[in-house]
Amino acid sequence: MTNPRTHITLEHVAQAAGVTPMTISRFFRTPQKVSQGTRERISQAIEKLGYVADSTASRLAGKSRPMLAIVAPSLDLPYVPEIIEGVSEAADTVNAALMVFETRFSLEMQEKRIEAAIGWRPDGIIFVGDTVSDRSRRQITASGIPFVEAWAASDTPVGVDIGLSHRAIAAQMTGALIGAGYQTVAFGVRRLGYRVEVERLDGYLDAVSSAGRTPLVVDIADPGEHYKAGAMILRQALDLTSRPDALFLAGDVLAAGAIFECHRLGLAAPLDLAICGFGDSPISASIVPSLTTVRLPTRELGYAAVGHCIAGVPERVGLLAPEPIERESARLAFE
Amino acid sequence: MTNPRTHITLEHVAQAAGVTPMTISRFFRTPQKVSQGTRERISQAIEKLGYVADSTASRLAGKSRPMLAIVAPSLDLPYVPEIIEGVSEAADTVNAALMVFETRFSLEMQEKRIEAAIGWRPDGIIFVGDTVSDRSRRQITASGIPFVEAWAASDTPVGVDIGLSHRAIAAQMTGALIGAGYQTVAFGVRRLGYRVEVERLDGYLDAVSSAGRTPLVVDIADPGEHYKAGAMILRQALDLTSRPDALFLAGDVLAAGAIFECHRLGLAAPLDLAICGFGDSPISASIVPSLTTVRLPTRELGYAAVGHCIAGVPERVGLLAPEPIERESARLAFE
DNA sequence: CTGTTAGCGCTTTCAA
DNA sequence: TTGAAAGCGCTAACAG
Repeated sequence: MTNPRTHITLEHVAQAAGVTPMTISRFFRTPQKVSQGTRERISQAIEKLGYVADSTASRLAGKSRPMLAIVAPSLDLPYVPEIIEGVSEAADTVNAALMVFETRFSLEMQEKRIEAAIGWRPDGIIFVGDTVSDRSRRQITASGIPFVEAWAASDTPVGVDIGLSHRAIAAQMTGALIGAGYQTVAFGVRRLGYRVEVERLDGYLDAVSSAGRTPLVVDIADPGEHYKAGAMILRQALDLTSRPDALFLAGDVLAAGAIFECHRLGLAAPLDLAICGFGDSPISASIVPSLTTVRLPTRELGYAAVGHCIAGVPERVGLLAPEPIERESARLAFE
Repeated sequence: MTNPRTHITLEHVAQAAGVTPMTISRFFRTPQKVSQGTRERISQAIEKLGYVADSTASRLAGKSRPMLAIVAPSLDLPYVPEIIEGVSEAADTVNAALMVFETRFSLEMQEKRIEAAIGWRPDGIIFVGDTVSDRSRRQITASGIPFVEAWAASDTPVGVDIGLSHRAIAAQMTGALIGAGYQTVAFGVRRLGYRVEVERLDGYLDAVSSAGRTPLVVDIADPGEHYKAGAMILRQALDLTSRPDALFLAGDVLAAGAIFECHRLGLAAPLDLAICGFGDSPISASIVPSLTTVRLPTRELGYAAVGHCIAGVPERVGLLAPEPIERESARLAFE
């Protein structure tokens, strides 16, 4: 609880303005039903006392101050803040507050965080995570809170699913690299234990096998920093028995790290090795050589998710389809 | 409000378990005071119904589920998610939930967001922003909620101030560049209208004038993407009448953008132009050439801030002093 | 070990 | 235009 001594409530404002608490409540809710004079006295009392209405009490009593919860693995990934930015932008249009719950890539934590989120009775839960446990599903259903999966498409969605098929996207990109003439396309992931990474890997495997090629995977479990992980993947890719002429990385920051490592080793992308990323992070357009990648509609996803939780969010026509972007680091060709 | 039809409360669980709501409350709060048998029945009822306790109601009634609010300009800055990560790490130790309010670099918004944050009655507000308005100050004081300024030190703090003097740090770094022998150190900022940028600029001006040099400032107001802004600053710096031999940028991502632009223009850092950043973002250690910069204790700041709001957060000995880091892109020398 | 009563700060409904 | 009564879902304090 907040400091009990200096805790201003409706009651205090009411006294200062010489009316009942009810009138103060009206002042906020339906000011036109409060007389001009009273309104002014109330307004002065509020400013003087520095009163701020208690949203939690309002909620309990029935008037819903909008609030959303977002459950995501960690802010230490380029796409999570991006999605949140989209959520926040949409939330602003209806003055919704935002809670953020991090799962830290653990399914156990994820279950706990979903439970915590439900406990705060948000108007919606926007979910950027892994498979939802049965226990969570029961709780979500029982709570009646809209639950939007906004990153990885689910086979068995709990609520609304506006997620992407990372598998299909990875397959498409792999195909585009093969189509561009690269003979040996290797794939690099940093497996954090989350489903999307596996999906991207599977997508790569799909495309490679359907092209009749041999898969070449560098799969590290390094929990460290992304750029360094990318460098590590690059070095391991160069050590593979059959040396690849293209390296497809499951993330743009990883790819940027790989490009930096190329500089360090005196290799030139794409001449010595083509490099392709995933996600179109801000760095990708600026790095030298600029990074071929696939743009994912992260912000749009976040924005759209809010519309499924709260009414009154202005619709926006945003492209929700992933968009391959050919830049300097690798060629791309589609059938 | 959440869906009224499927809205499970203590009452429902109590009925299902054949006890009073009070006993269910006890089950959560002080399970040892509930008999073994009852405990089991309750536990089953909870799981079966998917019941999750309402934290807002708990709070109102007196039992404080810990919750923190963080007010920051935007997640689209490298340091904000970093600070939040620190906050979140500390919050986890006491199971505190986190609300995030973005001000979008507007003082007007900032006032609104602070008010919104107070409305939710968090156990503390962690503030990463600009100057706090008088109105906000009144509200903060009246609310009795701990308010921690955790980024820019304030001359007139509202509550606890653990912020950094960006001015002093910028002055120190500028001095170190001059000390290393650079003749003409230019400064580049992307002014978003927030106080820290002005402070960093002032710090640069302090050091330059105390060294008897002429200041050379590139100050752009570009609202676009950070890497591109860095590139723009670099080009403008090269166009200055007296061409600098060192460029100090008010942020690492800007500096990285400047380095990329050097590559593009065929310039080599630090030979043609030394480049120095601010903040030690993850990219700085990996970019080629690696970036000389100053490390700011962002995560630690976030972590420490929580300790000022909630009791029971394990103390951590983290270095809270900024640390200049000399890498390849510029030499540094201190008196 | 379990229940009863009162009330957190606000809003709903009804009355004046 | 304003007020009084009741209650949101939960917990404190007391009783049994």
